[in-house]
Amino acid sequence: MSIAERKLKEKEEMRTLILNGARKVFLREGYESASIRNIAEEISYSPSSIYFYFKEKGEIFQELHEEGFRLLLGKTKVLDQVENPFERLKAMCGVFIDFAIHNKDFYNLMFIVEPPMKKKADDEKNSMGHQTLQHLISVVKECIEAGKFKNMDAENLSFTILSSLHGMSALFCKDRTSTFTDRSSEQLIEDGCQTLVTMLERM
Amino acid sequence: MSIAERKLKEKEEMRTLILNGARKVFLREGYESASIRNIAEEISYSPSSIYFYFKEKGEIFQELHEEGFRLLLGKTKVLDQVENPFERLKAMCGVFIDFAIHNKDFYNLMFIVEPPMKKKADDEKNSMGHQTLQHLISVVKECIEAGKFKNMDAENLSFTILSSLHGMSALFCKDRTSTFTDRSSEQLIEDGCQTLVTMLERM
DNA sequence: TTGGTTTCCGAACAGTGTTCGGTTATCTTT
DNA sequence: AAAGATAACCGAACACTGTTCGGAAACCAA
Repeated sequence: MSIAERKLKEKEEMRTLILNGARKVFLREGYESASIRNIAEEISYSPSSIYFYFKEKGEIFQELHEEGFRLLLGKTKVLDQVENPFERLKAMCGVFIDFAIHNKDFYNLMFIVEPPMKKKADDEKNSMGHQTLQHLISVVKECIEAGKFKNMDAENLSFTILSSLHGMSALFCKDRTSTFTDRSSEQLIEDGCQTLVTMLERM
Repeated sequence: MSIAERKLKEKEEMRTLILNGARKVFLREGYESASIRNIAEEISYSPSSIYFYFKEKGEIFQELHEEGFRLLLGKTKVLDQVENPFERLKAMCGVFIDFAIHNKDFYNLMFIVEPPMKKKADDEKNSMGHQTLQHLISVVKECIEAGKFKNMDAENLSFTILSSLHGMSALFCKDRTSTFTDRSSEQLIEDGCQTLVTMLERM
């Protein structure tokens, strides 16, 4: 099975070659503006060759989508060492905002852009996005068990927290923060995150 | 000047005719998928005729963008009657979420889609979006003057509140709420809004 | 009626995602 | 090693997009 294995490996290598080129173009141009022809040129292959390895543009997108979530999940998983759940939660908020600030383009791809994904509800449950969320909910639950957030529903609170973080990040990524003040976008969003944390502390 | 006036009026009528067709197509298909040719067909004109009244696709978008904000601003302005500023703020949160739920497509156009707007910072200050925001900030300021939200910066808090509302609405509009629970999206977002209000009350 | 604008349309340009037929190159079997 | 089968790749094409341009109508002033 050595030959078949090598073949499979080569096919996998070609896929990652395409994905590397695609990542460059996607993050540079955004989802809509990035074209298959651009990606093909980036890796010096013909456009139609890409279709030998990916069914459609959306499939390439999905892979990068997952990659982004793996990146984020990795950064939040580090915080598992923090034993106080509320401290961990606060740190996670910071990590999330930091991720959005420093990976603007990835954030766009992960949370804002919506390509025509065919198989939606199917593997939604197993996706990285779902895992990330579940991780947040579990931390909030820990907080509640530790006596924090009295009389509040864990899922509701998780949704509200994540929404808040996402809202700030989304406004940041789309440069919609200029209407606020003369502060820099980075400053504004970090102050916003701090305000959210303050609110959570007072609960 | 009667003839020139009539001419001007006719031109204006043609613009609104286009805008009406465009609204239909934009809200049905979304910004990217809506094409000039579709809009042209909707109103039985040739695609190039549209370019006689609008410089580009983005300009048509901008008009609808403004229209959406006028709609939202109208709904929040009604609440000026509520004299208690904190009650007014809470009601505004509800109105905002309700607007997002019942005007999903408009919300998309107003807050999420970003077309290639050429003249950005220019009239940003005068736009409806800016007005809506200023309205929110002023209400928060009133709350602070009335003794609520001690030791908090009005702009920071406004940004955080709006971000939270926007985050929920954005997730709702992009159907990203399914990963949460088995509740309906509407239920989830309304519970989320209620949670936010509870948090504000406890401040 | 003539001449000049204003309004409109058809055709075209350059770009997009995607498909298809054919051409290489590689591997399997004889 | 030769012949056939399969895999990998590419060029051309299809149907679509936003936008531009030249010319044809329609309208209006003289």
